Amino acid sequence: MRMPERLDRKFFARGAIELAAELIGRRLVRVLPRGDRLSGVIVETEAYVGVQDRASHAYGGRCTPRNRSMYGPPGTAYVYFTYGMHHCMNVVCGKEGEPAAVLIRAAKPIEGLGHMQVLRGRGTIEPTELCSGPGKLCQAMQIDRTLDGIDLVNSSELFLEIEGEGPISAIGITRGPRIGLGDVGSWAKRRLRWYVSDSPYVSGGSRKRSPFRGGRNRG
DNA sequence: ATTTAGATCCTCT
DNA sequence: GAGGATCTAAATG
Repeated sequence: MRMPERLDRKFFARGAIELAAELIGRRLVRVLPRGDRLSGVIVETEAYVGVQDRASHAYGGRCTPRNRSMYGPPGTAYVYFTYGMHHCMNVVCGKEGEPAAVLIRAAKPIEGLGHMQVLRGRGTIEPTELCSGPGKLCQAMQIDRTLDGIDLVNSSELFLEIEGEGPISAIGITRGPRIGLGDVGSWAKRRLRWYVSDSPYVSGGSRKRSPFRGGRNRG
């Protein structure tokens, strides 16, 4: 029985646009302090391409205590706190010193669903709702700022594996504009979000409305 | 189905 | 002192 292969430094050492597409279908793994393993297949990402990106925390080359991780080597985790209650997790990419990252927005839970339910903690939650948004995903996988700046290539508490559900063909992935941005001019319109077409595990803003029964998408 | 308001606190100006 | 890479519950058509 072989260990699943992890994504290495070289995998992360490229532009955010390329990486955002490549992370779809990979497995995000979180090992809790007590050893419990939680994981999910990434189904939605957003690219924050660099200092020229007005929606990026590193726009204009800003470097602050908060976004310092974005300037680290590719494969660094950038975890920040927002809206007074939520965390968001990014994978830093490109060259060290040049801030670019991919926001992990949603995942299909694979391991530790029971534990995720407890961590999300609002009664019974559908599997499709456990990690269907950046804040939800971090809550379900207990990702917070203590993990900011860690190295996803070598960490034993948070990392990425090659195997998810196998390669997803380009035709199975939809591109669209990013979500929740402020006044960022033309950057708001650029299609820098990727998600698995028709997946019920993506965030609300990406969900395709069903022509039938007005119901939710399945499986 | 869609809209709304409120929660809530860290970060930067 | 303002606002944010969000989420939920409640209200409304």
